[in-house]
Amino acid sequence: MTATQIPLLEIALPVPLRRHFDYLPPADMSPEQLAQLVPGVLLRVPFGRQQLVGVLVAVKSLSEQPEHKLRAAFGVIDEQPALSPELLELCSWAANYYQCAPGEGLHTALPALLRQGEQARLRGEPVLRLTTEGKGLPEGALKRSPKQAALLAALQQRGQLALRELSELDIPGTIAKALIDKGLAQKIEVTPDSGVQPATLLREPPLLLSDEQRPAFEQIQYHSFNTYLLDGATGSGKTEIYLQAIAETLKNGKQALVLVPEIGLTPQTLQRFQRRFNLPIVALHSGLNDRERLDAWLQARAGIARIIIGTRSALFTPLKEPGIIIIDEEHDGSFKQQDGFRYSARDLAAMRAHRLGIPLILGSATPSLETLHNAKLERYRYLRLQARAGNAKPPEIELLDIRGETLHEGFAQASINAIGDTLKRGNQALVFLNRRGYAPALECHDCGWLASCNHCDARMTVHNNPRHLHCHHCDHQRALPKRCPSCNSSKLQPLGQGTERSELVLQELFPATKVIRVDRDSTRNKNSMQTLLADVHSGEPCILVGTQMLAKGHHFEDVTLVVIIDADAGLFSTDFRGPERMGQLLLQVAGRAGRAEKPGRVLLQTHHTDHPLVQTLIYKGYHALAELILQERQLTQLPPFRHLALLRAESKQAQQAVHFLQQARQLAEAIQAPSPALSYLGPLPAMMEKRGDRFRYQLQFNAAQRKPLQALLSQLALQLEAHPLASKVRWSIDVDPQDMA
DNA sequence: AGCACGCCGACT
DNA sequence: GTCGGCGTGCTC
Repeated sequence: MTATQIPLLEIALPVPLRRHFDYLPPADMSPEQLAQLVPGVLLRVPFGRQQLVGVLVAVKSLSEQPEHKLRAAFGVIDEQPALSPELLELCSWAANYYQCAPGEGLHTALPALLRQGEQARLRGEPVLRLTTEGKGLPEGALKRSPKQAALLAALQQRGQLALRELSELDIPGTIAKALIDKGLAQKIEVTPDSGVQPATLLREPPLLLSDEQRPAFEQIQYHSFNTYLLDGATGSGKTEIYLQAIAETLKNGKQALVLVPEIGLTPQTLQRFQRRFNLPIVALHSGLNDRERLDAWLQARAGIARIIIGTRSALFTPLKEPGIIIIDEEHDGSFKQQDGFRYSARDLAAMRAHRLGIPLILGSATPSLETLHNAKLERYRYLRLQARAGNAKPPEIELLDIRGETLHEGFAQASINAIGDTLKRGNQALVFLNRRGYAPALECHDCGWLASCNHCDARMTVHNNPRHLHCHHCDHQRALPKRCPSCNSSKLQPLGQGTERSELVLQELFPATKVIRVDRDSTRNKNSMQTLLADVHSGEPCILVGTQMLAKGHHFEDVTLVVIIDADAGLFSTDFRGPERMGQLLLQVAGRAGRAEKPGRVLLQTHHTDHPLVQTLIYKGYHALAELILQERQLTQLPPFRHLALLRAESKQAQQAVHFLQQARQLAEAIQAPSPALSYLGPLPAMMEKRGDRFRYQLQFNAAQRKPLQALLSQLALQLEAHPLASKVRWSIDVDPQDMA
């Protein structure tokens, strides 16, 4: 225990330890400067033998630590706090709720460069302006070099041009340099100023809302917190409502934050916003480098950027004048982080919007069951769009019973015929298959041996190009054996269908047609997705084969046929969310067909035409399916009726992980005896027990209320951190897990 | 998480 | 003889 006259600094550090660290102030700091220190300020501190950047969370005079342990911080990086009280509180709350170390929670809200100790200075934009001499030049000067004259004229007309604009206008830098060398222009850095509203907010007029869109749009209130579920099929005009709600927000002088799924931030999406608005838009996508990311962050914080579009982590973008948060495709799994700080950006968005007193719009054609449940309980306002805009009929899904049928490399004859018909009419076909590679297994025809991974409990996938066996779980690769290692037979055959195989088959069946495969392997290189899709958007007849990459974020105007090769996997998945995901994915894929004036057709190959989930989805639609699954969830005591958390542990020695979880369960039961309100299950092996040479187990917590679960987990986590086995196994807590794997 | 210390195997 | 393997322990 230490009590001091001078203030002590309580600091959160980016280490996986569930506590803060106390420091003495930097030696060179005056009492006046010290008095200025506020939470959110970043400091450089000594930590063991290393130097770290930490976030000040409090200034106090009493420490739990003995005096001799306290060291002085090296110094303040910036007196201006990097994190506002709003974000500081949001992150602390989230770290607490999702059971991650406070420092790790806070540091996810900071751009990498700030975490490394860079100052948060807004970079000015390099701009070209005329000098007095340049301004004085008469019209029609510089006759001998028309390009320079054109640039001069543009500058005289517009006052200044950003270098960025020059490249957009295809003016080479040499022309600008010529003007600078002649003393007519100069390059200066200007800090963009915020708050200047252009005369016209909109670059293009908004679309006229339909009779169905209008009442939904009019329910949104902009000056108070509310969560709205905007539920509408593909093509029902959700995006137009987003755009008009954003326009309303901008009109009020506020900023809009838009979150999209990981693969949803396509140039198409971004262009739609840029075409509409005449205000600075910032996109936080994976292509940005650290500096660009920091610039975007700073522009949002300064209020220069008025619309911020990004994936999951963009939720933590600081906003000067927050006005609305929109989450598109709210059911998408990528809003939940799957490692480290396992937060749900969708759920945290509700928290952030609530604290800010602003609206949150959750949009989806296939809302998650959690969200539907909340809408039913009237925690959310339910805005429902039924029809497709522009009178396009929603595609009907036709079931194709393949029981007993001999398939041609996975394809039913009816599917092949339908693809042929589609191509003959000059249209495009899309084949959906959620398995990359050539075939999901390699089997010996004589003895039944299957190629499995040495490091995981999994079959190895056969890849054709390049030819090898590949484990999709640990990335282990090896050569394709020539003979069966078990019986030495040479009759080894690939089993099942992957995208590579389908691509080859289709190319053989339709040699005159372009077959385009889109999956993680074919889009590995930067821009390869754009290149591949350019062909599709040209409108030429072609066949698209792909995994769920195809289903998300892309629109294919000329696709009139969708064939779903294997819908059965989701039906019998071990994960209780399997059927929900299957429904969402099938509808999303189906939604790729039949846009605008071209009617679409969707064929679903299945062995289970009578399965109640399939029947419900096809003949009664997603909402009936959701209702059915919800009833089941209520009976089986699963979310959204109960709250789950997982304590996972993995280790090279199986018993160590199991033992750790057994001890954890004992500790947990000592804190909170099992009861119907809070029950324990496990330790149980994970769905794939061995993965990457580690044995994985989990302990499940199932609670009626969030509060007691959270209280238990907080206490348990602290005890586990001190447990001797904790350093021998890899363990983590997942609150509201998305995948039970 | 890093980072150092520490105690055992195959290499110049 | 040493370079380096990763077990263990600690960080205000």
